Amino acid sequence: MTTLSEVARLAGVTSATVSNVLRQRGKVGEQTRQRVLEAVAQLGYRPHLTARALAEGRAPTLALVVSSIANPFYPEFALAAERAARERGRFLIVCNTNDDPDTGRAYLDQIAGTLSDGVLIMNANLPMDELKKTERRGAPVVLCMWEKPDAPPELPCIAVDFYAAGATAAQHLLGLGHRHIGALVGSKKSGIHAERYRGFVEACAAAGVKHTLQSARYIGDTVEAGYQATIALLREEPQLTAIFASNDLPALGAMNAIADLGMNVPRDISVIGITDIQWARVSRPALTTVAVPTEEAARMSIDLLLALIEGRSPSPVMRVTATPQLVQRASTAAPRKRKA
Amino acid sequence: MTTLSEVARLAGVTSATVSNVLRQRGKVGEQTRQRVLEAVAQLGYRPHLTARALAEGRAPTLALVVSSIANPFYPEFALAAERAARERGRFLIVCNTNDDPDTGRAYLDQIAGTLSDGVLIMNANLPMDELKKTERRGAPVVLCMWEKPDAPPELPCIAVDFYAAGATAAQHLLGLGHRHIGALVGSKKSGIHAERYRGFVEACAAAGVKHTLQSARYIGDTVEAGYQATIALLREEPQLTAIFASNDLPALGAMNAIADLGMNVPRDISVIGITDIQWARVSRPALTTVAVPTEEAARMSIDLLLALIEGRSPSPVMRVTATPQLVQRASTAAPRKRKA
DNA sequence: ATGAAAGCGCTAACAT
DNA sequence: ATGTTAGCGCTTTCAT
Repeated sequence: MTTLSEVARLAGVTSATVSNVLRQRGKVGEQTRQRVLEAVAQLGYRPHLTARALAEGRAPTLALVVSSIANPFYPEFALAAERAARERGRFLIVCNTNDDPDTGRAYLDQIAGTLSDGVLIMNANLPMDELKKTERRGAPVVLCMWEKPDAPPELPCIAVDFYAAGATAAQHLLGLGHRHIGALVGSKKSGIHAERYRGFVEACAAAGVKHTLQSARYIGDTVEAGYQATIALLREEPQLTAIFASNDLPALGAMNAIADLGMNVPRDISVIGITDIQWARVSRPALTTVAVPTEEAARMSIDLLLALIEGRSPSPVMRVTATPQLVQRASTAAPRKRKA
Repeated sequence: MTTLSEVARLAGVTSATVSNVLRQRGKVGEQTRQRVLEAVAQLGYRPHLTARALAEGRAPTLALVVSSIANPFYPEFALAAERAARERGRFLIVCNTNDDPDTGRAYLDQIAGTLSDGVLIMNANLPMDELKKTERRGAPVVLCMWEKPDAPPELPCIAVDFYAAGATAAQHLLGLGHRHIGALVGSKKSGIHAERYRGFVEACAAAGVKHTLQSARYIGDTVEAGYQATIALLREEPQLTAIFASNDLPALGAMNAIADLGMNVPRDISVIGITDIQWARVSRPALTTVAVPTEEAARMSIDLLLALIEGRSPSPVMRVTATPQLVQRASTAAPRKRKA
């Protein structure tokens, strides 16, 4: 490992000068500058990022805490965040908690402020006070995907209007002529998908279509749960002509269930999801969904975190991404006339 | 930020003692130990990982260089590697190159040895000498998924017997009675999927079935490429009853193409892939594929890298994972009798 | 058993 | 324009 002083010695200057040359700071004579640059090249010198971080009092890394690998959306987001971080000159440490709060806590305790300058939180199933504690200790925290723009948390966040997403999904189905729509809510009643469902319900009501809780199922956010719930739902509510899922995964499960029931999507039943994960493009039929601006959310999260770190932003701020947009594919169509 | 010396002051000792207590090193009297522990708790002290890394001369992080986000296998592997790293007490920095060698080079130059103790390479499209250079500078490098167990590279690697994977896929199809099998090779002729194809071809030959290049297509490793190639292939070679794809993505594309051609998988055409990405379980029909031991490969990669870092292993070593195993799902079946 | 002190590789005043 | 010096927070001999 070549160090600064080795370069300095070779160039016949002191390490401070080398540092100045490398960081284009302070005044350095053109001649010495050249000599230093040569020495750097000759020795293949590369700054020791850890040492620099310690001296500067700031780390070159950011951390992203994600809850799980099971949902393919998280990796998609993680890679997007990594790219955004890199564009801002930072490295990204990925912290996968597998939905275990203890693991998340351990991560926060270990790296926030000691290895990473700040932390991105992606639905990590961590209690608010844990996060606020981290922030109080000096490491800014950003919630990457807050679901309620009208109820900001006490922490900086990037919000996505999921209420609108749910409403958009409902309007699409309603516009197609559906009047009996089942709902798959991929979380507990008070969980993070609640807003989406609320948007859906209220859009139905606004169109004069009453959606009853009977046609809704609170389930896990997985393909399998969507599958099972759909089987049960269609048995109990055979008049349904469409299914709204609060997320793409259960939507995909619904499509499989419908196929296995011997029916056709979208001819017999339409299906719509929310998010637009990569799978949505590949499924057959391709899934109609309301796309969340993933890239934008990742970029905004990184930018907000950096602003916080650099003291360019007050702490509890909320920034809202573009509104989720309908992506019409092949899983939705007008309901077909059914015999009563 | 509480520092060691603050804790020391509160406990009425020196920072060396605190350090000893925390790292269970050296001799410390039980009484002072207690006092130190109390001070640590009271102040909420957490070791500054960056400072520790500098002092110890070893970083708590490992880096993973991945080529792309487009293939969902990479994120799956990345999260698996992260988990394995964490189990070994290390943090994982993800470096996504988007398949750009320059980006990869930049990553290596910046963090190898200066922020991360070692580097994992996942098909990062980087030239060997670049990697060897990194290694020479003192940062161990491990190739996470080497395709040829019988031709070890000059770098430490975890090998997966993809030749066997190709052969297994072929044998499955052959066993079902297929005699006319098309092949989708998701890389250039000399690319990383070449071994898989070789395994496939030789297994066919061993069974007395000759597979000609006419029924093969070298394509990109994507769903779309698999789709297009399948359309073309089936038009030119209508006698085909099965399609072998060197990867799940093209296999999925093939299934979609066959469906769009008005045929049924597996009744009219069988499809098999390699890898067993998550999508394979969700597609309809569910994809029969030859599963690569992803978790194991990730774990072995991390372990090998750590062994290298700690000097517990000679440098050019190859470790081979368990052999890929057939996962039979619904996309393969016996060929149906066709009229000549 | 505990303390003093040097140093990891770098940055950033402050001198000269 | 360049050098000197004092850290950053921690670990680790080496004394005591």
